[in-house]
Amino acid sequence: MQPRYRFAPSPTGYFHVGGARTALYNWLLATKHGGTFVLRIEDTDESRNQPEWTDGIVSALEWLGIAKSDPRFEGPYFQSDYAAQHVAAAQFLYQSGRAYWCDLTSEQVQERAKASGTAGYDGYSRDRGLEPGPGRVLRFRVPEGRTVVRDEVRGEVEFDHATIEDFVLLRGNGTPVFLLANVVDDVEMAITHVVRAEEHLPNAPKQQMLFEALGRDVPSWAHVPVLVNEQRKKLSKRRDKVALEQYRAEGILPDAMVNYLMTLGWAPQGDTEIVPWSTMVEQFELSAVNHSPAFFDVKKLLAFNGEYIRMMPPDRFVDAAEAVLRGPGMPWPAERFDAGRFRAMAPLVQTRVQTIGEVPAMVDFLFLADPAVDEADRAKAFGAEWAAPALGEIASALETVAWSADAIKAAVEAVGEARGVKLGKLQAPLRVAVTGRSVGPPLFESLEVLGRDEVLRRVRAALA
RNA sequence: GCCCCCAUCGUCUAGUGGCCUAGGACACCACCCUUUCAAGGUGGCGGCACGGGUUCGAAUCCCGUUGGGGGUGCCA
Repeated sequence: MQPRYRFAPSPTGYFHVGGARTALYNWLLATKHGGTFVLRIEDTDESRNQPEWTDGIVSALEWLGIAKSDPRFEGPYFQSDYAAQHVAAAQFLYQSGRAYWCDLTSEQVQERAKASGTAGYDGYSRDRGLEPGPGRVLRFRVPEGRTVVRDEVRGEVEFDHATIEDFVLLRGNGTPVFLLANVVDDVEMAITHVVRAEEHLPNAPKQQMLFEALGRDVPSWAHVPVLVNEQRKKLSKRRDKVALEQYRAEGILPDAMVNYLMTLGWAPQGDTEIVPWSTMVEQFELSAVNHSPAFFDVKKLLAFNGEYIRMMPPDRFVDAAEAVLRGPGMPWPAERFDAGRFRAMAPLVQTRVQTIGEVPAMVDFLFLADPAVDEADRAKAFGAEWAAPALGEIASALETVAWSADAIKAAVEAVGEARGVKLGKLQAPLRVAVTGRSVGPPLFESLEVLGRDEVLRRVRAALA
């Protein structure tokens, strides 16, 4: 039988990086084992559900390389479309004696628990033989005994039923809760492998009991560790940067994100963690996944991204960068962007950025009529007594020098030699005068690209 | 409180009883290269939480302690 994996996010308006990792695991496994990846949108909580959220999920998955058009991809299905099946399953459970109705409100349950000093529901209505009625919830009758969850990453995990209360299946308004809906959907969609985050581990025994009570095969379980922040807490939207879309907007490359996410809890063989997807598919297995939470380290993500940027063929880098440089939000008017200038500088920029988003700031002086000058940089560059006079001499030399990076460099060096100033220091005033900053891509190439007239204009303006 | 999971450098990990003087990556530091900054190269700093066992031999197996985390909803 072909394995069927599933990714079942609830729509939230952004795509969580933890969800991305879970999706990747499922996609990789489906690929590796010739199976199917089923996308199911768990939209049964009306309070957090907007139709457009689903588009966001699909496009985030596509960005990660999980394409809806791929034959291995199935869905999206919507949990809300299966409401009838959920209720039918609940009816079956009730009729077969595996579930019963209860008229206690959640407040009353809490009061009873408090009064008796115990936690959770105490089985108050187990044997009261209540009929269905308005406001009544259907609860699962947890049998005595124990459940062993066979987990592909953790091994066998045992739960004593005495610690599991009779949980709710149908709410007072008749709608199914996650525990039931999730299981019924997995049955409907013939899911064979459930790979999800560790926070679901406590749900596994309950759901396993449900599969069994429904007379269905229990899927293979795998609960992967959660992603945490520097405080070692589960990544949360409030405190942490968790939206995949945000990383995407900042210029993180999908391959880098995928590669980095895959190294959280797992590592490819050998001395490098930067490996192509095909290698990951080949080597990855759930039994090799770590059991402890992993810190989502943005710094390392950026390092990976830098690696991927440097690995890009130059043309692709140019394309990716141009998409940003031509886009909205640039500090120069669109018509001032000069593709030829950028293309000439691109290889020198490629080794100097960690994200595509850093490109504009690095080449802005090429397109700005008058680059803003960093005062601190200017003060430092022109602090020495020789600075202004030397720059004047450089300006004179640049008027006649052959206009190539090498020739410009030689001319500047000549000024330095005459004054006994090393090139490293000498270039500072020139750089600040032309680019506004003391750091940036190699200077002489920058000057060549900018052109003699503009360079001289800026240098004279700085000297004035 | 109760249930469950987990524990190797600061971080992500390799390691499945001898190959470990514990390897790599990110970060950090130094040096080299160098027109700034990067990139690249070389080197360095730094870890098996603790205590008991088991064994000829434990990072690796067992127990306990401590410390983290997750769950504990008529959310998913």
